[in-house]
Amino acid sequence: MDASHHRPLTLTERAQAAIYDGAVTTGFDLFSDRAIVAMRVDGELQDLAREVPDGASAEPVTIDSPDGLDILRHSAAHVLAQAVQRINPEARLGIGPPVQDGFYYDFDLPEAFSSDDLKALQKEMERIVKAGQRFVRRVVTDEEARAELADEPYKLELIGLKGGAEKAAEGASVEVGAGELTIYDNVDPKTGEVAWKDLCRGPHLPSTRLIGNGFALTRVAGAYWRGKTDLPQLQRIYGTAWPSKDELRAYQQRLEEAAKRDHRKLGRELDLFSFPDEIGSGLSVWHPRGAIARGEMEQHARRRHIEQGYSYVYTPHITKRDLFVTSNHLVTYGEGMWPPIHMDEERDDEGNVTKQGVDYYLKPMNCPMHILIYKDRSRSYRDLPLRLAENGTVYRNELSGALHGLTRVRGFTQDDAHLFVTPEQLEEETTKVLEFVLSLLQDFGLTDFRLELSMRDDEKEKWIGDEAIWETATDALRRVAQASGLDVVEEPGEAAFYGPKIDLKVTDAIGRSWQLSTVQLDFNLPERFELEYTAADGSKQRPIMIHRALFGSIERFFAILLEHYAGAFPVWLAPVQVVGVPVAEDYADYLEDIAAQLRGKGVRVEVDRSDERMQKKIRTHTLMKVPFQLIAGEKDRDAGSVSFRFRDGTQDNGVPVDEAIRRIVEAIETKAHV
RNA sequence: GCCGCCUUAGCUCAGUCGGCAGAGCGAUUCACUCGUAAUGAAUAGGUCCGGAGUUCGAUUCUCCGAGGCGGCACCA
Repeated sequence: MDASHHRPLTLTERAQAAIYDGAVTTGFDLFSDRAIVAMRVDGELQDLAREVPDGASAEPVTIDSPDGLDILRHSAAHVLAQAVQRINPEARLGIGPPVQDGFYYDFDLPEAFSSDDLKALQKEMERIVKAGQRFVRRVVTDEEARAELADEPYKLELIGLKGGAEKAAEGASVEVGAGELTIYDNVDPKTGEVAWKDLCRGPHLPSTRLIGNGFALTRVAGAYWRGKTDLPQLQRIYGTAWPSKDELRAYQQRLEEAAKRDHRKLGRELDLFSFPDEIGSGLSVWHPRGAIARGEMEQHARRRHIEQGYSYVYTPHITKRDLFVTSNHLVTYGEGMWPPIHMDEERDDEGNVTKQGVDYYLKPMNCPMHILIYKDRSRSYRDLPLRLAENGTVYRNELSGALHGLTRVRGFTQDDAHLFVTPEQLEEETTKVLEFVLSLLQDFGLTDFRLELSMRDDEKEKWIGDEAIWETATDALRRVAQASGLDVVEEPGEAAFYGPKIDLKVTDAIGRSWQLSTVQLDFNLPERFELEYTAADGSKQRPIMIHRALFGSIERFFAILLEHYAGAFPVWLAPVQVVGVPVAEDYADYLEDIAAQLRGKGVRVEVDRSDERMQKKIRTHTLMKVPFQLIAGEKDRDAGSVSFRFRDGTQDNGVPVDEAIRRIVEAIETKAHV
């Protein structure tokens, strides 16, 4: 339904809208459409059962609007909690807010929920939904709430935090708002009995019936109470809820589509990379087919960087401790670094140290190494901007639970660059970096971008450096971001400790958002390493550093592209670009001849001489997402032609060989996606 | 790291209420030589994740560990 049909009503129009002249007017009197589940009264979301004061403006909230969906999902969370407490009366309640596409509710109970429990809970929820319970709001004092919720220790804690609920935990504000405390009673419409109640700010649906058939419980997980690792872990049940069964089904299909594109699955199916247990968690090996695609990515990016005035450098994977003391990484990120390798220590027979050893660390960042290249000789303003780039492999000791395919690993390669600029060059250079980032990402077929400007935290401990410098830098970044014409979101408190940054987010083919590139200003490391350049007037000046990565992690970028294309890469990136499929063995040599010509033009081509029928070969190479299959039999050989079959099943038969070669080469050169 | 679930052939998965294990795909071989998504047959392939315990006997039960998955927390 279309919410725009419902213009805001004001109660001066009560005569037309209200049914009971002179009586109290509620949202139910104003809005009869069943798709309207709540209202905004003078901007505040409220239940339809609430009284609308004279002169107030009341806008309808439909179930399919963003607010309406949140209300639906939050009400579904209440139904879940009621179902849990019906089956397990000893379960204690945490919080249960709506989230993207669904809801969750946290419970404390001794035994873990099983997948069978989820089925039983879903059944119980269906019963509650069918009963058509009403959600009835009731204002209570703190004392009344404490008395009623004496058995719910987590709720009592939230009452104590009232007003500070936003800070108590993400989602906690749905339970207790800043104003008065309220409890929602779930009332059976037939008997008028209160079936269940929960501390809640609301609003809620008029009836559980509206949750209809569009909900499902999805999974169970552990979650720290109030998100804090030192507090107990509760059991969180996730669910999804939609206004209709069709929308639920569409959501489930989106999940299925995402699962099909999962880079871990495609990586195995397409023989691109793997994570051998023998090597260790979060450490990938690249098989020939994956290495070809990755290599094409790297080579293309490298060419473009050189065109843009970047100089490639190489640095080691390991370094003495002092470097990361100077850079402060050991202090700030020490926990995420791999433990040191202790070198060169010598001891006598009693075990006394006779020669002091040195600790070496795997590098978690390339920047200190690039700084040392800068520092190796004195620099002039004429050298700047100096742009040092490296595909530098770094190692971070990620917690085991954080690891995820290629997107969160313990060893990865940054397409890292550090730009050393004068303060006057900062804004122009940053602009160039941002334009370069966008242009290069577009080469890979990404088009939908958004920027986030991360600014420093209000708390002084979270950042270092001079406040005025932060201001200047942040203002410069803001101007650059706005000049790009992209959507810019400002994120206070999200900056790195050493400077503000612009992050670039990209939306993929199925609408998911990924963070890719980052451009970070750094006034701190030049200070710590005492970097200098000689200005035109002969004075010594301090350069500013710009850290930037386009892909962030090459491995992760590869994974994102793999999912974006669902494994069907553009021709230039495809591990195998052409496969020749002879109709019968006799025609293989004819195809080999064409393949040799293609190979001569740099095309990655194979001829399938396996002992299979051509139909099977076509199926195999289609599943392997090869962009061009060239088929030839008696007809094509006689005519000096070849027949194309594309990944989508379409075909183009009897194409003269020269033209076929021309078309393939052109598709590679233009980075076409066929 | 924490909570929960999982780990059987190269891959996807059955199975054994405790008696030394199976399918499909893939691989190999043979036959077939075929015009746009699976030709047929045969063969090979297993420390049932690792270790310890219980037991006459453990892939199965218990404990410990490793790895994976879903979340939480973390993410320079």
